[in-house]
Amino acid sequence: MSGLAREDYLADIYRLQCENPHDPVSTGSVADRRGVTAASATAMFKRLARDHLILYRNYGGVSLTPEGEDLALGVVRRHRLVERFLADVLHIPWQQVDAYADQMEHALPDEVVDRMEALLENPYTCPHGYPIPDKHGHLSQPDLVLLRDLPVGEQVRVARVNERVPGLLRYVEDLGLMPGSLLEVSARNPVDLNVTIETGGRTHILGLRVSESIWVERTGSRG
Amino acid sequence: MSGLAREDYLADIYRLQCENPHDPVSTGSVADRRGVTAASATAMFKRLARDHLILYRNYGGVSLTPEGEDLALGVVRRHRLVERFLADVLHIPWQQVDAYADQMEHALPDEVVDRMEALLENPYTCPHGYPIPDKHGHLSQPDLVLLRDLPVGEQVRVARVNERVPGLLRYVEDLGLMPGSLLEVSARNPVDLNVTIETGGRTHILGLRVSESIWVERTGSRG
DNA sequence: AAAGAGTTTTAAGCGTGTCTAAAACGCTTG
DNA sequence: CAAGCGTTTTAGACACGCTTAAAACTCTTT
Repeated sequence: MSGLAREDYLADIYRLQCENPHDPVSTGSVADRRGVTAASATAMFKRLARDHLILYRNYGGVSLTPEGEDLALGVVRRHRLVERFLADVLHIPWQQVDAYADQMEHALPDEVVDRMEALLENPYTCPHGYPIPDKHGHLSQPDLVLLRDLPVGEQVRVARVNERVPGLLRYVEDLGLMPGSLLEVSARNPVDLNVTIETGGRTHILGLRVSESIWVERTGSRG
Repeated sequence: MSGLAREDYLADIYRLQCENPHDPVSTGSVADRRGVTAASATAMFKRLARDHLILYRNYGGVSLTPEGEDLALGVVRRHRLVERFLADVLHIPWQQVDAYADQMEHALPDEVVDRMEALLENPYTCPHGYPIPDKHGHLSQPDLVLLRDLPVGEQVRVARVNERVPGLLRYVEDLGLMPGSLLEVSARNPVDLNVTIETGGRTHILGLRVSESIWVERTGSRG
């Protein structure tokens, strides 16, 4: 009845859709993300399509139906609220909260999630800066820019750090670049695509893998 | 690999064993508690026995092996800590925390449970008064007496309320008999087995179903 | 000791979720 | 355009966990 893994699939399809809004979501990408074989993903797609939660055409990838997206948003909401909770209330390091939230998100009664939200005073984002959908599935999408694309000389605030790049969270924490931190790009290297930033009185040189995994919010002030 | 329902069965076997330490635990009692058919319980017993978590003889009931008891105690620990957490931190009414904890207890990583325990400052009991096993499975068993068996005239403290008697928690709360409350038995009716108690300046008459579901702790003082 | 009642186990089946191995497909390349 | 490669789907299998219905067992009662 409940369908434990179904929601995981839906949430992962949702996230993949967000990362790449143009293409449909491929069987392989979902299988990779979930750590299962493509055959397993295909089997699940058939069940989800049968229940009208996704659109699925053979060899053609999948997309969420409105109903499926509702469910997916609910999972994402629980996931990100739990992350906030783990970080803010239980003081668990932000490198670990994603994995723990994955484990916990299905078992939480709605009332528990709602109470957590109230206790946290209705946070807008998870600890990594991703927005938390509200009860109705609405989420605010602020205007963010990839650090990779930021022009030199503008002071900005770190808004979001990709939580799924291995080792990045630890690195970002060491550099003092957690969401909320202020920084300014002082130089860009057009050959190797490194960017040089100033933050908290220190200078760092970031490679492309880092600068394309951090989103910033313009503050309107120049450094 | 993980085995979701297995732990539920083990914990229920453990609880039934505690309630009735002499007899082995019957198939039917486990099936009833879990809300499944006896056939399902039998099937699970075979799997648990195969994995050396219980001892099982056809038509002869089951008992936990040391290994199975370890696992069961871990589940009970998680369950009761989560109950405390839901009640004390999220302020969820104590009538509901048992059901919610049932739903949550399997999905919680050990570190999350440990942090909850620290946040709660290592509580001894769940909100209903049942002891919380420590990390190594040890639990303190204080000297408790059923209210049913308490002599007249002794002042005692409520220690434990059976959380699985329908409606009892609500009733006990209305009467002000939550764990920690002081009371004294002022009269016993030997015919209908009612007991009359004084608590918080009020008098109540409790039937057998209530008095055999509340444990008290002697305080050594007379009322 | 045989009968009957209640409990427990077996038997057969279903849905979920996973796997491996083989077949089908689709896209790029010679 | 055909070959080949990577992706996707099918086919067959398995473990878990549940069901119903029928058979087996145990225990009590006459």
